[in-house]
Amino acid sequence: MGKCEQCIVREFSALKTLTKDELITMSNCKTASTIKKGEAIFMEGENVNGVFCIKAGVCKMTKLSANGKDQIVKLTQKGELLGQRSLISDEPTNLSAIAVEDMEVCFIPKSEIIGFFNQNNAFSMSLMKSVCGDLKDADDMMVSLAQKNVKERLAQTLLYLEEKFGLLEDNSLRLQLSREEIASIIGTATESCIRLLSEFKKLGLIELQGKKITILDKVKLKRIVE
Amino acid sequence: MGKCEQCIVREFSALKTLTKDELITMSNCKTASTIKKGEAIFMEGENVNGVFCIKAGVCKMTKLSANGKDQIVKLTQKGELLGQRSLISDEPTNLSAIAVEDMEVCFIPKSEIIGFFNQNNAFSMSLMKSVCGDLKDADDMMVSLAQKNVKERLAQTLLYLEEKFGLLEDNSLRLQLSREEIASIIGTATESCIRLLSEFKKLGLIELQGKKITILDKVKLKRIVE
DNA sequence: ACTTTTATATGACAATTATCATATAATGCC
DNA sequence: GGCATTATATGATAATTGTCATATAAAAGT
Repeated sequence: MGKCEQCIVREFSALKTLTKDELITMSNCKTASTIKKGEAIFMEGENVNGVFCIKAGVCKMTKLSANGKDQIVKLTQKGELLGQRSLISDEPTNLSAIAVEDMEVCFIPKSEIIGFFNQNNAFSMSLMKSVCGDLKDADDMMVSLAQKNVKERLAQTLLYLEEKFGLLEDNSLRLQLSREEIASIIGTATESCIRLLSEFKKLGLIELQGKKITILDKVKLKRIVE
Repeated sequence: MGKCEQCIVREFSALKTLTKDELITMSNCKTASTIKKGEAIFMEGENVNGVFCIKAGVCKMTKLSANGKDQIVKLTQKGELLGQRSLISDEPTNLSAIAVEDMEVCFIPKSEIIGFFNQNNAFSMSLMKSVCGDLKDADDMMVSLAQKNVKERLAQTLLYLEEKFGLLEDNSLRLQLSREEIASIIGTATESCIRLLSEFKKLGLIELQGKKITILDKVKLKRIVE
């Protein structure tokens, strides 16, 4: 099994502040696993009892609404940790984590993380900063959902997907989501999402080929977002 | 000036985990002040350089949207701390804090809080739990904004205002907000908010007298929220 | 390869929500 | 107390968005 000391992925999360000794301890208690696209890492309401460190792949953090639809609250990728909030709050998780690509993750038990939190100030501060970053993103998202219309939010989301996940060699968005998933980020009906994508295509802002989306005019998209 | 050791308000925040000595230290460096209704404690983009502990009154945490409207992201009251997130992230604050009632607050400098964070594990854990609670609330809010319609969100907000801030002797909501402020919580136009309040009144769900709102039928309101 | 299922696309229409106009009530100010 | 300003209320209308129906394309299973 891979060793945490040699895993570059940890550099992207609070785990970067762990000492060599702590990394070795962690290596000995972690569990690596593979998650296929569409499978859940954990479901809303479960007790997670640790955190997952994403080594590869992307997952969606969703929450079930009263109307039966899932809302995507966050997309998480390589290097990020899952389940920090519920671990700290000592509660069942409030979100489901579902792979949108094949993933490799490592599970680190709660006792370990709490130990690091109490003995390593750099780690606790770094973990805290990560949660604070999530909170800031959530604030921004709330304002968008409350004040922007669907067209503006779609344009914003396309730009966000490019910024966070980058492009393939053919310049299309690297992360390929279904229309339903895109709709579930911006909080609209799938049909409305499809319709607006078609409109953006007609306006020459994007190109569509199956799940592939290519941004053609970033400037105009930004102008739509305002 | 009042002493933190004797201030009951601290029992409602992470400050409850401070030792007697730490409280005395804090007492000596804090600054108390009074904020009139409508005044800002701090504005989005400012460097706050500490946290505010609310001794009395309620404030709204708002964020300016691109369309020029303010979105209320959170209502904060007695016992809660303001500015924790930006202090930890070491960034200018992303929200404005504006009094919706006359307030009394105490300012505690950043250096003090960071000191407690590093020397007192119970405090750092408690502060972390508080931010995690905010994040969970933000997730819930996002799902509501994305998946519920305005009527459902208004019903939910009225029930929330009763739950968090309670009632006056005459059974009306203790926290009196303007129609514009309520609209700015649920993310809609002021006119739409007013219209739906009138509708709720016609349906016998609430009673309106100026800014006073009295919930008459909690069961039906809950049914609207789903 | 063919069938079944699911995803994407689009039309038609209904429901929701925003905007603008205007009226009235409430509040603050000299 | 009277005037100015602001908040609340409601109508009329337009814009946005959701829902249902249906068609086609793509993917998955046998």
